[in-house]
Amino acid sequence: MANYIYVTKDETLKKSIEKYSDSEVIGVDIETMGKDPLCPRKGEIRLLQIAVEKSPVMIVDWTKISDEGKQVVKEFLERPTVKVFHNAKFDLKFLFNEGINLQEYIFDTYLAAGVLTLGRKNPKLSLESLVEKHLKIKLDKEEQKSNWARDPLTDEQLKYAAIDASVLLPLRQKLTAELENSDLKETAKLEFETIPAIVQMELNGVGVDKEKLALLKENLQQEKEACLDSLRAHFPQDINFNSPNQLLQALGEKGIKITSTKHEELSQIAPRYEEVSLILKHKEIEKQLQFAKKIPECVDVSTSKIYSNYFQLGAATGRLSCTDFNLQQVPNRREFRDCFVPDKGNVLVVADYSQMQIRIAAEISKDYEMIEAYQRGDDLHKLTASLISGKSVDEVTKEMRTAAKALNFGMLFGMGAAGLVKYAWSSYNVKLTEQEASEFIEKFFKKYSGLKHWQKKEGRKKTKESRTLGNRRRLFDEEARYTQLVNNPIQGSESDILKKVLSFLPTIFNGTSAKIIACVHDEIIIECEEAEAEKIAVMLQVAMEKVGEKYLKEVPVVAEAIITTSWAEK
DNA sequence: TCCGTGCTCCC
DNA sequence: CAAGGGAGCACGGAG
Repeated sequence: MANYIYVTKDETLKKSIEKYSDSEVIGVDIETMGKDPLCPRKGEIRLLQIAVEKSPVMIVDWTKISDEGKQVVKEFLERPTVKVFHNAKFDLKFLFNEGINLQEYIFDTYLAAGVLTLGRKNPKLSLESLVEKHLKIKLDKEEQKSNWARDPLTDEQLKYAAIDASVLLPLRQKLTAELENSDLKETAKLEFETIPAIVQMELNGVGVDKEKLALLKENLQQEKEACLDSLRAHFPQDINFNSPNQLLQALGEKGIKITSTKHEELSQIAPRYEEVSLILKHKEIEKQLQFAKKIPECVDVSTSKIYSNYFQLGAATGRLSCTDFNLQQVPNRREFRDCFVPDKGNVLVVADYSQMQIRIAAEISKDYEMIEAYQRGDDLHKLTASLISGKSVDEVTKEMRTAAKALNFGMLFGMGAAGLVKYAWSSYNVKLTEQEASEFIEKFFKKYSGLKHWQKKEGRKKTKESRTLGNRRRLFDEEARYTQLVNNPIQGSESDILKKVLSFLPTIFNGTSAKIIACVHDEIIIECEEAEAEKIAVMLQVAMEKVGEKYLKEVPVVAEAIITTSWAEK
């Protein structure tokens, strides 16, 4: 189907590549081999395929050409022509390890299709599915699993490699047209421009202090044993405390009737039953122990770093998700965060936005009171606390502020009174009656009536899609729920802003020691040389605020950056 | 071995 | 009227 030329010699490479140099758009793909062909630290490139219009695909055998030949390819790829990949992140990581650093002019068919289908249950974003859907071509992916280290490669392998690259250009055309139709070109562009930052982040990894972690695990294991000893006095039978079923039954036999063993429910009756307190303690330790065991398993022994995997469109709202290891769910306790550290001589710059979601809600809803409050530089949590208590801002206690915080965030999700009671208790240890919650909500919306009106207007829409400030679209399989319509523009806009910041960082930090190492929704973590930290902290904070203000016209944006020797703030 | 359920960690 | 978005563990039943 697709013609190709198989290049194994420098001379052929130089001659052939000239013919491809007029093209303004090229399709690029690689095949990898080695210990772990999917991991850029353990695998290596075997083939690099380049596809252009109306010419055979050029297949470069990376193991056969010299460093000089690779230099020719590097110069060719680093020219300002559009490079079309499918899941560019993968290829860019391998290419970066070969000294080829592609930062611009990237089109990713995987992300483009993802942007078009964001929110859908089964988006089917594999090259195979996309090619079948958009080009009506059936790809045979059998060779993908073949041995790419063999020599010589078979004709089938070369043909497979050629076809994979050859479909990229026509696929891009179809996807571009769809992006245009759906008014999603800007969103797709943002996604493409975010790739280099994600590539850097994944390649850099996050340092882990294994000794500290081992100590933490040791302590937790001892605590668990002690806890189990106490529990056995209450439960002589052989019971697995990790089994909700067994737990429910054992408690039932003691006359403790509950419908679920979740923390929320157990904590209600814990003051009355010592065994319930112990079960809660056990749950807490067990959860932490899970992390303390899991983290070291994910650390690369040769570098003492964790290399996580980020999905740019992991969440329906546009947020990143993170796996293997999921850095976005590390317990927010000093003992754990202290285990994430920079290399010797380096420090971390940890930056996050201040109350970004509420600011976005204020901007989108045009709520007068909120906008005014932020423009004055007020503490919105305190302000809300004063509002619901009827006291002046100066009289607001820490506890009142915490309760107001729950209210402020809860209202962004479109919570009702019952929801707020649960949320305030489980997240902030604030005990409310449903009556109190109702009154708070009423007072809240009386004050912030602009937000209320926006929520009613937005949430009542009978629609299957929702857009963000960056015009990102989220699709719903069914008609969207009120709470989703109220929340998606806020969470989604926040992710637009974060991605915009990420997209600038490789350029901004070019020539400095700064390395992006992690990103947790409204937080960016940079590792850099200690001597540069002050400068980099300012650069990052300014970038975050500047970008934020491009999206938020009326509400000021505040970002904070601190310099620290571990993820736990000092 | 796979997968749904229940639960808990994060923002 | 209205709890948003994730990942991942252990369990326990199905295959």
